[in-house]
Amino acid sequence: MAKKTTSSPKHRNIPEPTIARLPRYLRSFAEFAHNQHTVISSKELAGASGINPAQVRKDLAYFGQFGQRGIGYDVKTLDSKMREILGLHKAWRIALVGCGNLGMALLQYGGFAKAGFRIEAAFDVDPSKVGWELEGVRIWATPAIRQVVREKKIEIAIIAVPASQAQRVADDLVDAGVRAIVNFAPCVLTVPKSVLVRGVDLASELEHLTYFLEKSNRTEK
Amino acid sequence: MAKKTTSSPKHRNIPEPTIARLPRYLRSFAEFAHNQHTVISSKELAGASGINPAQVRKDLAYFGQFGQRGIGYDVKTLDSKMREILGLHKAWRIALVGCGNLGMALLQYGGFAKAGFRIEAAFDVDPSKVGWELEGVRIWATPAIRQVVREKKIEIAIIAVPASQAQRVADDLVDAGVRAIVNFAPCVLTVPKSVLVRGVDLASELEHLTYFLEKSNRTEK
DNA sequence: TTCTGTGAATTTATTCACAGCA
DNA sequence: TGCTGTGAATAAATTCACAGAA
Repeated sequence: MAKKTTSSPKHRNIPEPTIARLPRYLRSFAEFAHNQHTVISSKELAGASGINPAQVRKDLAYFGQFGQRGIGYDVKTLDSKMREILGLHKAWRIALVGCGNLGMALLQYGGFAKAGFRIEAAFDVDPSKVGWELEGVRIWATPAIRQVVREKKIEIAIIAVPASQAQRVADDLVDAGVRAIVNFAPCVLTVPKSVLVRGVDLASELEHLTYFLEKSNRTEK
Repeated sequence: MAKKTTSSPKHRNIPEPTIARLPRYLRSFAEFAHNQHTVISSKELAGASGINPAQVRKDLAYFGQFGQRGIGYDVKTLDSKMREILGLHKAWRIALVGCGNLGMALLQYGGFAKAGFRIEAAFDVDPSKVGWELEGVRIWATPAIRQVVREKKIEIAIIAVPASQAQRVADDLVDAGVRAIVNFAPCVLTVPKSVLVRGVDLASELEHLTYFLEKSNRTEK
């Protein structure tokens, strides 16, 4: 029986939850490497990321056979493989739209740089901010999005503007050729399905918690 | 046949993904109410939040029968019910630990206030920041966490310190009686299971996107 | 008729449990 | 022996499809 064409180690497609866990594994590798571990078992990795060991093994096995039976996984190899899988071997070109409090924080936030991401251009509607340079990043006027994003070949955009303006900004970004968006505005964006969107709603994280706190208050009574 | 004891409209417990969607519905209600809609159907709500209509109905039905067959849901009623379910009818006492770039942004971030959350106290290790007041919120020294959190009866904490310090901060918070934590540090926190933790890793959102971008680059070739 | 509420069917994800290799 | 890789079993979430109320 002929095998189906397969470009990746596993031809079936990877479950979303698995992809969402990869960055967590990556953090764990850094931690283990820092503590001079050269090898980790699925059990250790599971412990460090609060996940079932079988789940860890299955997640990793989607991408190839990285482990050694009886031994475990080589931390360095796994770290390198995982970076490759997540596409972190190249420097992605990122833009930030909205330099309010949140935008400013994201611009200065060390976590992006540490993970290897660099913001190439920032945008804001406020004329008093335009022209400034912060953390080596020039702030442009929002109407310049189409031109600048296209010129700089920006691939990923972070939206940190009020919800009322988010869709318009997204339209411009898409028009300028952006391929993915992280949206911090609390609204759903409509974009062509070739463009990827991930929404991050900070307030909803708190609401998720208050749901459980409220529930435990109720059942306690 | 005797009915099983049931405190909530539905006695089975609510799926996690359902809870995660509730805040999204809440945003939609606000939007529909703003556009003078008094009634919405599951289809409209689904369209606005990018979810299957049957899913919307099932989600809402976990909490009671809020709709009218043939008509739809009353926006105001649903909004109010949803706020009650999420525990948003009371003002939760929140603390912020870490007033670096991200912490400062969260302190000033309008989204929390808009959702009805208010930060009562902030903490930082930097002595030059201690004593300042920002957005009406006093910044305390980090070692004061135990005392201030206890005195102010803080229930929820937001951690925005470097990963290396996050666990220590979490220990202090737990010790001071905090019941839930939103953790922005890219690490897993160990806390008693009575304490709720939600991790938000901003870099991992980007990594999630680069995974798909990288993959589409590969398959395009 | 329209649209909700919900069992049943389906799809998807997690966990188990063990064969196979170092 | 110890630990991976993975089919099989289980659990969970989503979607279908339709009965029932306005």
